[in-house]
Amino acid sequence: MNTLSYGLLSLLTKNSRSGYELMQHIQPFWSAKHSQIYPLLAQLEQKGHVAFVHVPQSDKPDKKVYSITEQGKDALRGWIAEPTDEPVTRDELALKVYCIGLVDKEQAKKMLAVRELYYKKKKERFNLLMDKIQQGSEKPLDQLDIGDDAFGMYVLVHKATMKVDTDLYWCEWMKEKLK
Amino acid sequence: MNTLSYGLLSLLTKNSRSGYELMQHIQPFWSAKHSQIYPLLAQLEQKGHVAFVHVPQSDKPDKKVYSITEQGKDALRGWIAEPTDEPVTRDELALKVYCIGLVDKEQAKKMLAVRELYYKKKKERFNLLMDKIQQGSEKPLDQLDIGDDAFGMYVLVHKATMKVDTDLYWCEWMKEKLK
DNA sequence: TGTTTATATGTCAATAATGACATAAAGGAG
DNA sequence: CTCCTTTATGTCATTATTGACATATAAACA
Repeated sequence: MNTLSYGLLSLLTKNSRSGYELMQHIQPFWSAKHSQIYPLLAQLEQKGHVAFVHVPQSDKPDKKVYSITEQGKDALRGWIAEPTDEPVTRDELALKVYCIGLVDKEQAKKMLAVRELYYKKKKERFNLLMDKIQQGSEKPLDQLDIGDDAFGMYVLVHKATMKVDTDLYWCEWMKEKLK
Repeated sequence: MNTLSYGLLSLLTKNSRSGYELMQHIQPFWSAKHSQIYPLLAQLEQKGHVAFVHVPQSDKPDKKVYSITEQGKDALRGWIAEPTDEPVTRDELALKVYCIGLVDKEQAKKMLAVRELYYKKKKERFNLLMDKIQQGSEKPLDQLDIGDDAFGMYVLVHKATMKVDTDLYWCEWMKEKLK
């Protein structure tokens, strides 16, 4: 089983979700298209790690809502115990910045402005996410501990927020450099 | 041509390098194995974007040293002008942390300690890199501008250092949370 | 003298991931 | 009533990436 399969199981420990919802919610942690997720869900179902029910909807098309099974949770615990792969980042902008001297300052500024906007939107999404986590929690977020359901999500969104702030700080610093 | 091909061309704008060296030096910005790089170099050579010479070595096996051609530089400029893909990060640890409540606090701490060590080693490598950039530059690094050869590398290593500091800060914060 | 490690280049099968194509239901805009 | 968007699920060809296999040189180490 690949990492994304375990990632889907991870999400399902908190909520039962459709493939479409899983695709949306896994994005901050692992980028994947629906064309990768649907076949994996079918595999997981065949192995007995998840089960699904058809859920009719009146306002939207019907969906298949998946839940994790006890067997799935066991698989998950086994995976967590294994050594963790190192993170992989691939950023086309970094490669472009490396040889930024090939183009003029104006083009460079424009390129970085586009990326800055991307980071700002990302930050906005994390802020909304954090609000949503707070709304679903009885405790104030900074009092959550490992036993609380929202703990994992909270600490990850906190990390993501810190990192995007760092990215934005770098963009500001770059604007000074390119002045 | 894929992004990695342009990445290889980007590196070659600064130095002529062998495939092996390219593999080592592109790691901080784009993770790739030699089995992906060698075929791409052969492609780039066929297209006339790079040229190579055989360089005999007495202390080590002989190597093929690639240089970017004018045609390759034109291709690069065209690529930089195109819209830039959004960055992709895939971090298995994030998926594990999401459902960290499945395992006990001790196992969670151990997992994060391994990652913290990884970040510390990474930071050390960036510090050494920054020293090396300074040694190769006449100006103090904070006075470099877009026209200087080392500018791109400098601003990228600066970014990477800031980000790994953020990661380490998060690790410290997590240790408090798991106390 | 044999073993391991780093350097160096390559191929190829398998896996991971994307992009294009396909279908369909429901809501909203015009 | 038609077009567009969002939700929803799926397949399939292509591309990207990895991991295994293969070979060779030279240094370091035992």
